[in-house]
Amino acid sequence: MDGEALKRGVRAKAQAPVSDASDATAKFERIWSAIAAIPPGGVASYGEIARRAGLPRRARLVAQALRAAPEAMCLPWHRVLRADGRIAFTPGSASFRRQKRLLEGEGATVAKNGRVSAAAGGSDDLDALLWR
DNA sequence: AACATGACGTATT
DNA sequence: TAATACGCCATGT
Repeated sequence: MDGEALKRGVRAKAQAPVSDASDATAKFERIWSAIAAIPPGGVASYGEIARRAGLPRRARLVAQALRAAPEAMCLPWHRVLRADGRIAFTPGSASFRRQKRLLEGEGATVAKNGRVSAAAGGSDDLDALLWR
């Protein structure tokens, strides 16, 4: 291949959309995996999930992945909270109440203002600590 | 192509 | 602790 062809190739690559549909799906799958890894009774922030998925500073993408997640996947979406430890939904909304109920069902404590504490007692692993 | 939106995060006051 | 402002990133208009 001559230099011109090489240049064209590089340019074409640079102009090509970096994220086509399959790439987006790949990102979502990494995010979904990270969420699935949250142990019962534990919680994690959007930012943490993003980092764990290898996508630092993409907390908002995590939110999108959650919306797009099929119900059949049965992800522990309720264990994902905002960085301040509160439920991301509008307080009082149907989704908010659903999430609160799921968390309490796992032993987590949900304060009136929406602040969540992971279930006490759980495992002693250092890994688990990262999630609490 | 500019602008608005969102299940977000961090720094500042 | 709370309110505000600004940054960030993908999407939809």
